[in-house]
Amino acid sequence: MAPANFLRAIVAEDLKSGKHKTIVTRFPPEPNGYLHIGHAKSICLNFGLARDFGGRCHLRFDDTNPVKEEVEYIESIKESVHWLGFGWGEHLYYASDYFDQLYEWAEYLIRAGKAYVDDLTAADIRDYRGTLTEPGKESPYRDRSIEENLELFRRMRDGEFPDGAKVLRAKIDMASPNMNLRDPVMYRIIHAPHPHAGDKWRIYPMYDYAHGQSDAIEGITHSICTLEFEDHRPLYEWFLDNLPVPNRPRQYEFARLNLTYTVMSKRKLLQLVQDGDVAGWDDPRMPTLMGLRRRGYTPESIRGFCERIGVGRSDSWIEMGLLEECVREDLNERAPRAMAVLRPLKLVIENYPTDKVEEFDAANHPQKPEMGSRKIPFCRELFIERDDFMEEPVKGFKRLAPGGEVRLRNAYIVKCTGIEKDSTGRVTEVRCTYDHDSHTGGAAAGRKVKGVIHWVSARHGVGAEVRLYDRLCVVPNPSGDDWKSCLNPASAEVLKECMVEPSLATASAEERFQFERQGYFCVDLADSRPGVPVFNRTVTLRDSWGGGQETQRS
RNA sequence: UGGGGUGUCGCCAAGCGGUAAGGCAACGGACUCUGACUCCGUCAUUCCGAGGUUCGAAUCCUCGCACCCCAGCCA
Repeated sequence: MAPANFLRAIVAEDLKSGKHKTIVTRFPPEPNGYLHIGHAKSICLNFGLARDFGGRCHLRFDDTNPVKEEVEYIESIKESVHWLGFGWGEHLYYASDYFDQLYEWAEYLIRAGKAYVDDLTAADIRDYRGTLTEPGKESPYRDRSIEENLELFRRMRDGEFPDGAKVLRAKIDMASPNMNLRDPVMYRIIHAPHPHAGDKWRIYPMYDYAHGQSDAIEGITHSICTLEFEDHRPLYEWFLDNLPVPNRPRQYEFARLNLTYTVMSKRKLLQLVQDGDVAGWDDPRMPTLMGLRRRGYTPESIRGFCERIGVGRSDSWIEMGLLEECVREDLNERAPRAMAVLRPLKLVIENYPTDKVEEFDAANHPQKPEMGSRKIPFCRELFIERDDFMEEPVKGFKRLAPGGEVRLRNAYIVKCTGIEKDSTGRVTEVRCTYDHDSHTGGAAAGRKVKGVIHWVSARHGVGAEVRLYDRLCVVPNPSGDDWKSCLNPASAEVLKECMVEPSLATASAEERFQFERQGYFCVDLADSRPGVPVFNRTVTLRDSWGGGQETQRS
């Protein structure tokens, strides 16, 4: 059960006092983009509340603006919510399914003298609205007769006017200090088909008019949204007060999630997709749920993250490092270990028989014997990580260097006896001798050497592509018009010459592994093929050794 | 300058008049055939500031200050 927060307290109290016998929440995305980690916070909150308090949570598409919404988004949203681990059962709804009722209620308000058709242009409406410090002016069309309003509104509905020609407005108070109450627009004319409602409508309701009434229709008890809608609450309540709605939902607001080193607004994410800065909404660098999934994040780790960050009302920025820590924590428990060499450097064991091949057992998890083990072939020629060898080792380097010894993980201790270089001075091969009795379980197995490195048999290894992903942005809080200049040019590095242990050849899509000493990797959902696997780096392992050049992160 | 909010450790976050939880980060140390994991220890005499009430205040009152949101026919 999630930790306590003010919303859980409110729900608990409402149940205890008998205000509600059961609670109903809802997750109301607009299908104008893919869901991101910020939505996960809302999903976990709304579905979590329903689950923990024996209520239910609806999935409702807030589809009131057909020019921005698409069927593709509707489908991706459903998939993302399911993937995250939540279900809505029979409770899948669309605000557009309430358009008839909403229309009837609009006429109801007109008849009550509380709504009118306005002919002012968008620009005029803006001018008449006044400013933050000055009251607005009433529209010259504000006092049309009920009959005229009714007729005009029906003609709007029937498509007799072009886009923008007229709007239906609630008649509230043009002098209200709350801008939302200065005769808000309820309906606008849009001659466009709707992804769910089809071509039935020429007029579409605004969010403020549709949302609360949809909540009321569905019997929502706690309508939870983000802080920027706080000013809308008086309007939300005005509609409920003035319409014959069947239920009285209550709106509560919480602080939206902000994450460092990425961008979160749908507008920016859409721009990244459209401008080709990323490969799509599910690019592993995107903070979208589909992106995180492809990156290798587990639903469990994201849920855990949402529990850890809590729910409050103060603006906050969560460190990306916390999200990363959450996947590590989950994957450390469940990801089998494997050896993979990302930047191969050949290593030849001079005193090892040329044709000999041995197989060593390697535990799939050092702390979990129940996860079993696998055989790893070993021979005279291996590949080791280029970074694990230094001709002139820096202070503190525990890996291989001329004359030094190192343990080959799950195998022998080797001693470097020499190197070979090409004409440019680049090391092309490392020569070693091995200690025959030092293999795991051998007579000298207990001998201590300061370093342990991973390796893959040159004869048995399998070629693989590995994509190293890093943070999307290079600054914690990218903002302003030049936010794109904060994009990390090294957020994706593709390595095509990697060598992985044979057992990885047939790994299936979305299988996750820890490549020992490197990080957690996930078989790419779209591009991996049997025999030619493609791995995405989810997150690196923690590295308490700076290696000389420490990257500052938070 | 109108209205609505928020201010507790680097980042989150408990606390609701009885004398500052927890997580992440950081820093020491132990362990280690992953420089991983795990483990042990350190980490707010102080709660945006200043007054006041009280035996006692992060919690109540007053006055300030800072930051966020609102002038879409977006949500």
